[in-house]
Amino acid sequence: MRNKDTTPGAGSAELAVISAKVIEWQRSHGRHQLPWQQDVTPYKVLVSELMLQQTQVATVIPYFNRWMQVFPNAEALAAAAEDEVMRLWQGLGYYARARNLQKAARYIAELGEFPATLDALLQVPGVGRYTAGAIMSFAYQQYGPIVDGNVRRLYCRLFALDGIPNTPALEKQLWAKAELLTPNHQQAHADCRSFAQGLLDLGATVCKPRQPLCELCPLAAHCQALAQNRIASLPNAKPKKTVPVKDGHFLLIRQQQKVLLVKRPGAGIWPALWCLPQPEHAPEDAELAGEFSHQFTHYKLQAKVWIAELTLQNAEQAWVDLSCLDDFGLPAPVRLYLQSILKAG
DNA sequence: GAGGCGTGGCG
DNA sequence: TCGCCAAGCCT
Repeated sequence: MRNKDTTPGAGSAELAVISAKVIEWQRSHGRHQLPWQQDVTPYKVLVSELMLQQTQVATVIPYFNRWMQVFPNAEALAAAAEDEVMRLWQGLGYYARARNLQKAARYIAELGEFPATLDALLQVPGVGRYTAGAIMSFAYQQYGPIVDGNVRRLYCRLFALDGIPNTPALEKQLWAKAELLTPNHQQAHADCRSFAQGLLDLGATVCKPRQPLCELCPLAAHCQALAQNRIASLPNAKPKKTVPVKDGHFLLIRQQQKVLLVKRPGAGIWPALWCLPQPEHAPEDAELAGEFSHQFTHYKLQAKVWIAELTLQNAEQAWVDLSCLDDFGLPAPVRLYLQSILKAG
C-alpha cells in the first residue's frame, strides 16, 4: 500500500514547503542584525549565542564588540583572569553565562579543536540544545534544530499547539516539530543558516507576541492558528507566579573617595562580581546612607545601605576609588547606587 | 523537574 | 507603574 499522508497541514511534503518558504523569506526580507555574521567563525557564534541567551540583540551588540577586542579567540579567553571576564560582562546579567563561556574556552583549548557535531557541542559548558543547534546552523551551515522563544511562539501558532508553556510535554512537541522542519545539510542546496536565521527573524519581526503581522507572513497559508482564528490566544499564557519581596542590607565603608568592595562567591546571585559587603541583618545603631530597590525575575530586592566602619571581611576585598568603578564588574543596581554617591559629592 | 538566575525595553 | 518578554542553561 502506498504511504499516503492524509494529515492536514502536517505532511512531510508540506513541511518541506514551509522550510523552503522560511529560507526564501530570509533571503529576501531578512535583516542582518548581527554585524559579525559576515566572516562567521565558531568562536564568534559561541560568544554571541551565549550572550544572546534571554537577552535582546540590541543589548548584546556593544558587549560583543568589546569582547572580541579583548578576547579575539578561545585561547585568549582561556588565559584571561576571571575578574576581567566578569568586568566585560558586567551589566549583561545572568553572570553564570560569563563563567560558562570561559569554561567553554578552556574546554575547547584543551580539546584542540572546536566541537562540530550536536553531541560534541552539548558537552561544552553553557551550551544546551538550542545553542548547539544554533552553532551547527550558523557556524557550520549544517543540520541544527533550534527552539527558542521566537520558535516556540511561531510553532505554537503554525501547528496550533495548545499545551502549557514551560512544560516537558509541550517542549517535546516543539522539538519534534523542529527536528522535522529543519533542513539537513545532506540535502541538495540546503541553506541551514538561512533557515535558522529566518525562523528567528520571523518570530521577532512578524510572528510577534502582540499584534503579529499575519498579512506579511510567508507561512500564513500554512498557519493552523490563523485558520482557526486563534492567533490571539496561542501560544497559551504562561502560568504566572507572584514574586516575593526580599530585604537586603549593604554596608558603605568609606575612606574619603574610596569604598570597600568584596568579591561575591561563585554561586547564587551576582556570582564572582564585586559588591558592597552584605551582612545578614541590619547592623545595630547604624546610620542609613541610602536605599534602592531592584526588580529581578524571581523576586524584588528592597535594599538598605548602612554607614559602617571597617571590620574583618570574610572575602577578597578591595578599596576602590569612586571614579574607578569601571575597573570592576559590579551588579547593575550597586553600580547605580555608587554612581549616585559620586554625583552627590 | 521545578526553580534559580539579570537587566532593559516596551505597550 | 506594571507585567510581559528576550537567540536558555544548570542543578
